[in-house]
Amino acid sequence: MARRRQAVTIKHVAADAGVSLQTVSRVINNEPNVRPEMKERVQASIDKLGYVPSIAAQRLSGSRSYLILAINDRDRTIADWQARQGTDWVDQMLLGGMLKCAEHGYRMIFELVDTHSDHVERELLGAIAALQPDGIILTPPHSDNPQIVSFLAEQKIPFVRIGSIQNGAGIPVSMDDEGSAYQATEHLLERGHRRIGFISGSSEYALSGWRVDGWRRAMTEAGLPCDGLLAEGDFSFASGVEAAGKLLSGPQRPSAIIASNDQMALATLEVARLMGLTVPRDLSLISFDNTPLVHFTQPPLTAVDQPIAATTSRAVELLIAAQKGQPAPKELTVERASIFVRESVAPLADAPGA
Amino acid sequence: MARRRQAVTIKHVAADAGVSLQTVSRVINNEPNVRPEMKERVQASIDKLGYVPSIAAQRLSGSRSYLILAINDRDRTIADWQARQGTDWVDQMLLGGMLKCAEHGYRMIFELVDTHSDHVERELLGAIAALQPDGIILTPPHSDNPQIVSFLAEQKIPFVRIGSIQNGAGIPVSMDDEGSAYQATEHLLERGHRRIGFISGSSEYALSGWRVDGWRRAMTEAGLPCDGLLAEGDFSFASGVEAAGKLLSGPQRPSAIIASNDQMALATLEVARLMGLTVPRDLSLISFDNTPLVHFTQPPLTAVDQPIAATTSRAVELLIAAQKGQPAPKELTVERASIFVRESVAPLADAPGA
DNA sequence: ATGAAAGCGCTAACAG
DNA sequence: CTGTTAGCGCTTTCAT
Repeated sequence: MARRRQAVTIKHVAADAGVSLQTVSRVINNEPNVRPEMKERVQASIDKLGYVPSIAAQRLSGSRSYLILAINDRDRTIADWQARQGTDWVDQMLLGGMLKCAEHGYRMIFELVDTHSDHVERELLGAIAALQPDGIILTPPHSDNPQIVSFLAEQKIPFVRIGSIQNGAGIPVSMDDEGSAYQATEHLLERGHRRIGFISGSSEYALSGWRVDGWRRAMTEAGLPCDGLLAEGDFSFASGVEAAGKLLSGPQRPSAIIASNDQMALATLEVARLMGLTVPRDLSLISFDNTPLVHFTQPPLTAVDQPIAATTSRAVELLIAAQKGQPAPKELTVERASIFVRESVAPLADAPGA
Repeated sequence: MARRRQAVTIKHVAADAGVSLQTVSRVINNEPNVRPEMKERVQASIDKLGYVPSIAAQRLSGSRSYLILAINDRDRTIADWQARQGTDWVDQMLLGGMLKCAEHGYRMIFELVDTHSDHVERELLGAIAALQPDGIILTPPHSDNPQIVSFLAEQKIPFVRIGSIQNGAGIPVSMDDEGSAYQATEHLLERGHRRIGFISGSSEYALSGWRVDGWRRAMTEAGLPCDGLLAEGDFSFASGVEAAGKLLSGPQRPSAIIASNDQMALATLEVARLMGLTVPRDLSLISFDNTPLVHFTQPPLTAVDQPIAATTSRAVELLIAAQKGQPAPKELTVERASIFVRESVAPLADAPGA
């Protein structure tokens, strides 16, 4: 293999501008103590020669790497990719993360890590030692994994925990799961629904619990019971079928259901259809995630939109701020979710007989 | 900012194993001239200390960076992400690319580059000089951009051009656009269709032309005329509406249409519906890309599946081989596309009156 | 088969 | 304000 070297290095620039390496370095890093005319002269040489600093060299000499590592769960991500169901979590992360990184001259590197592995730490260490990122973004279910969190804390690398509300090491950034479930429930209550079923997500994800909490709070505040209205799922279509079946075949079936993700909402739609129930006439339905498929179902689904791009963008900002030595915000950072209203919810008055 | 240093370096390992740095380096890189027992001893220290080489240091000292850069068109990619229509091109690239990279101890870095920019070269140089990747993957429409290709050739970095059939600098890897369009046309011909319309994609993409070529070849071989059966689109829904309108409102409307991507197929579906035509009874439809949405249309679309993951995986293999000094294959590398048969195609016998 | 020395491109620390 | 020196962690010579 040819030994590939940097074509233009700081040395060339220094020689061209007739200054020392250090001055060039100062200009690159926008440091003070450089006279404007000097700075201009150096910048001219940089432009002329097309010089770009090597992050390898920058990192090696103890400076920043300008790399932000975004870590996702390996199994789940690969499964989503292979299933080709249009889950666009990764795309939205890249959208929010890469653009914000680019604004600051950083780069986002996307990595997969296996949660279930007994050597998570080795995997993490591999990525960290090899890449030396300036910051790390953790996503569910990693964000609340104590093993991962404590390991990262030891490494002294700033990290954000997306989808977490726990304080502790790292900076938690929440997508307000409790609040959005509450909001979705309210949306139904306002339209006259009283028996509102809820299909929860995998208990491996802390956010699953918060969504249940939000629903329960809204129900309780409205003076309504929750008994028999909660069914457990695990985010899979199959679990959605089972959960929906349980809810819809009970003695007093709910007039509305909130599913903790789109796949389970899809399953609910299918179960309803098989039972001869028409959505939204006989059953109102709200889903979580708002992935592209909700446009194409019959009817299109009203859904809670997770602000993934905005959250990732925020995470990058927090990381870059931390890297500059600014303290993490004391308050939990929250990106509010919103409900996209489509056609799967009807007022209860429109129920059978109306 | 704290000056973060590598926790465990090659020095620590060398000291622990009681050997020279050099020997450790040889073990890491699997080089010859190390006695098995020596190798074992060093490996034991590596495992014990949890040592991982720093790519920054490796790269800086003239070795590999273990980084593969995958470059996509900025505008189009961002537009796809924002549109949230479930286009999973990026996901499939990551799926194929990241997994193959991981197999070989490489990492894939995903980058966006603006083709239309007058300083493409600066953008590319920025990424290359900063990251020093061992290989680059180009995707359409970059793959045949002479400016980009010649610039990369100068840099002496191995690169693959996905979706290209031209020889020249870099290694072309084709998804057989001509062949799959031919195949799709055949699929319809076999079912009795004679007037088969074709909606082309943006002429900015060379593959658009090849798809037209494939369709034309199949028609010609079957002794059928193509006149008035080709409509130009640009991959957008709007252009699909226009193209489908043109094809379907002519004097002799086609009994089948092939659209060069899913969005235009969706548009065709909509136009047909508005004209009172039922798919597939009155019009058969085949689309390209097979993005997730084709499952959800009414009816689900028969579609040509682009083997994006397989192609990216292959691209990574070729790059790693090139990096090892192996010559690029003399023949054009082709990953065959396949047709996913769903419900949007009917034999012509089933046409009106059947 | 192993080790020692030099240097990759850059920045931190210290001079002046 | 600017320059000099040392060294980051590793691989490449070149010895032995």
